[in-house]
Amino acid sequence: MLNQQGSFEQQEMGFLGTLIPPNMALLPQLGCSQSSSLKAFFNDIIPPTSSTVTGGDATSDHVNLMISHETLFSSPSSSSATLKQREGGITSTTTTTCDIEGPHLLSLQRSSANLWAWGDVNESLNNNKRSSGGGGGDIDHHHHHHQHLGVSALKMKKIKGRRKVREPRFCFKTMSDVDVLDDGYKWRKYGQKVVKNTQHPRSYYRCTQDNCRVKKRVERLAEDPRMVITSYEGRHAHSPSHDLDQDSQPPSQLANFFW
DNA sequence: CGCGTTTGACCGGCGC
DNA sequence: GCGCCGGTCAAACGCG
Repeated sequence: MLNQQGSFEQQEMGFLGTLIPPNMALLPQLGCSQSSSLKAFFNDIIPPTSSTVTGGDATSDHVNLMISHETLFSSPSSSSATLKQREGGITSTTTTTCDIEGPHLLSLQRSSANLWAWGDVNESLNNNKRSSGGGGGDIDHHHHHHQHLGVSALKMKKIKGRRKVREPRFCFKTMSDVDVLDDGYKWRKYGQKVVKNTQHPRSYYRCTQDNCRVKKRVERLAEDPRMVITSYEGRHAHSPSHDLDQDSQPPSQLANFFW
């Protein structure tokens, strides 16, 4: 709703904070195998900020949203959701608990840093935690190892004479047997790479829609192959083409913010 | 044939 | 500058 970047950031933070807990009922399906609810989940979570970031300048029009799923199988009857927000030097943490059956999504994080590799995410979180001191240290990303990547893709945007634009990115971690979760969009695989010090390859996907350059990558976490890291870059310039079953609600434009 | 995947080549950034 | 490494290209291939 707000066009100014500073205000936009603030607005979004508040939104996430209040929205997560009610939606936790959707989360169990997120981690288990085929989750067609993935899209619905994000439709609810994504801030209704409509346009906002259009053509905004390089640094601030990109957002990371990270969802970790580590305690998926840990607590069967109740779980706590931790929302940790970070902006600049400020870190705020919100923890909520609720009761549902089945596995849960535990933490959802959003960062303004340029992160989309999971290793970078953890690294940044640690750095930030270290500098800002206190705060709830309840999210223990036990292992973070160094991976200096994720920045490279940005820089090649400026060639072709185009303005350097940072596409919005976010990634999340799920416990899943299936590598590629169904998010409602059609993807075409355009590459696969073995990453150093990992046994599982990383796959690169692009949205099949014309004039839509959204990319997606999927990989398994080296430390725990049960985990799948899904990363998105860019915003879709269209609605999900997968199916036209808009029984519940048409995905408003807010969905385009991330997808 | 149309469309998606596979897979090695290629490219650009970065560290040494 | 060279070699490593991650991201992308594209020709070959597979499948309906």
